[in-house]
Amino acid sequence: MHHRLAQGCVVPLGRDCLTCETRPHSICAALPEGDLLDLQALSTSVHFATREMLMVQGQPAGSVYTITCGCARLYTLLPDGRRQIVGFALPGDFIGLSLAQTAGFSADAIGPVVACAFPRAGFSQFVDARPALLRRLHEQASHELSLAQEQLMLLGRRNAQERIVCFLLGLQQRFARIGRASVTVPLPMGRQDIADCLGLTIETVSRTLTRLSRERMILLVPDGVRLLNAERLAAIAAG
Amino acid sequence: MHHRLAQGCVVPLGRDCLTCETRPHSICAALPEGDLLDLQALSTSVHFATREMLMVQGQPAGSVYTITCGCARLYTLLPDGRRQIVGFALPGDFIGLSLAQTAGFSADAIGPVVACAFPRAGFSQFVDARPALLRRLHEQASHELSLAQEQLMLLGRRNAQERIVCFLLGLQQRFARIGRASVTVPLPMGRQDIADCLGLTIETVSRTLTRLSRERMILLVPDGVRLLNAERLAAIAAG
DNA sequence: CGAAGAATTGAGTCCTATCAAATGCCGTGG
DNA sequence: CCACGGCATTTGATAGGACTCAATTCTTCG
Repeated sequence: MHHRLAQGCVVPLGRDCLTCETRPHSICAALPEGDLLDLQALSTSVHFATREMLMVQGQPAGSVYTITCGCARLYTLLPDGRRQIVGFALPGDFIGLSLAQTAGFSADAIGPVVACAFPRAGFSQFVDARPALLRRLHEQASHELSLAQEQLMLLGRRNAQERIVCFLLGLQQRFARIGRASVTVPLPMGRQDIADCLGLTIETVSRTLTRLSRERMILLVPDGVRLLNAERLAAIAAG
Repeated sequence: MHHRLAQGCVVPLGRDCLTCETRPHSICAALPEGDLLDLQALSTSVHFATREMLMVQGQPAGSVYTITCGCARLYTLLPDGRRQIVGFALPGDFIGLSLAQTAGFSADAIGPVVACAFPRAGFSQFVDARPALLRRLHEQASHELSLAQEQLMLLGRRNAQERIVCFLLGLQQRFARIGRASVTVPLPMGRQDIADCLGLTIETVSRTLTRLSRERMILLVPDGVRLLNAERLAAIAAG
């Protein structure tokens, strides 16, 4: 376990909230133009290298982030090393919704990540002065809560095949919502990450994917999956 | 599956937010006295009989609730009948944090329940005019989110014994926070409910409880458990 | 007291984990 | 260019924990 505890490298080049491509998918969509510029003044653009930590469970969170590019994994660890990935953050996703001082989970970069960073304290104050943004944060948190509850059903009551299929369809939907709709779903994370997200082992993930592949429901492609039989997949996910 | 779809029976007797015993543990604690009275004007006290539904997954939620007395179970169902309990609501707990029009889960009363009901629309407006309350709701939602993430770890990475022990210790803590601290933890829910919360079967729950009992870590009492060996239990829960 | 539901206990099976090995992938350097 | 090393992934064989099915015991309550 080797944290690179760096804070990423600040890259303040040509950022402009007004023309930001991820804005419509982010919490910033809740802000009028004027406030947007105020928020921009608070923000810095940061790059994270692969495996670099965005935040560490239990430690004070200096910043909150909106992911701009790449994919981060959010996870919790047990003292004995067991890991549960509680989510993957894609472009547009906000990390640090709770605004709590100490982070409830760890987060690191799966590959190179670019994010919009806000100092937590300053952002919190900013929010307090803008109920509309707070409302948006709350809606976002509520949405995450409902996703987490779906995940509880997945982990508590679904078998390996269902978990994998739900995972793939869920990812597809998320990519669709940020304008990357496709039958080919990118899998920026490794098999072990998928396993730790779905409460399985890497072997079971691999076997299940190859079985789905043999049965012509999916096609495994480099760093992704093509969904071949949407109907059957949806039927499996429905339960 | 027989919903009693009734809305509970309204009992407007002698309610008074100012002297409300659950107020310090509820979201109402965020309100100054004046607002509290305004909120009281919105609220009605309702009783729910055992098994009566507070809300139904996917249906418009007419009201949001603060539980005053008793225990409700929140759950989601799969079309084939598999059930996952996503939480138990104890006195002071708020149901409907998301303020969304349609409920993300179903909720029903485990035993007789008394709740403070607010019409959803009116409550939502009320909140919009009071950022401090919104902030409280958001903190509450963030807290629930972090609990849900702990539960993900529990369901994804812990074995049956650990799940049971975490469940018992978690319940104990919750009772403690509402002024009912004790080594004897009430279990208002049945074994099947515990199973559906922990992603186990009723048989596994029963067997695990009796094993813990045989090993003198707990003592099974009617409608509850006495925690005998807090140290060993904590060690198991820590992982 | 007796019936109905809840909980416990028992026996056997299955799904997923575990342990182990082989294969594939990719960047590096000879 | 190709061989090599390291890592990720796949595949195989076996074991184990929780599930399933079934029966018994315990509670509750009319």
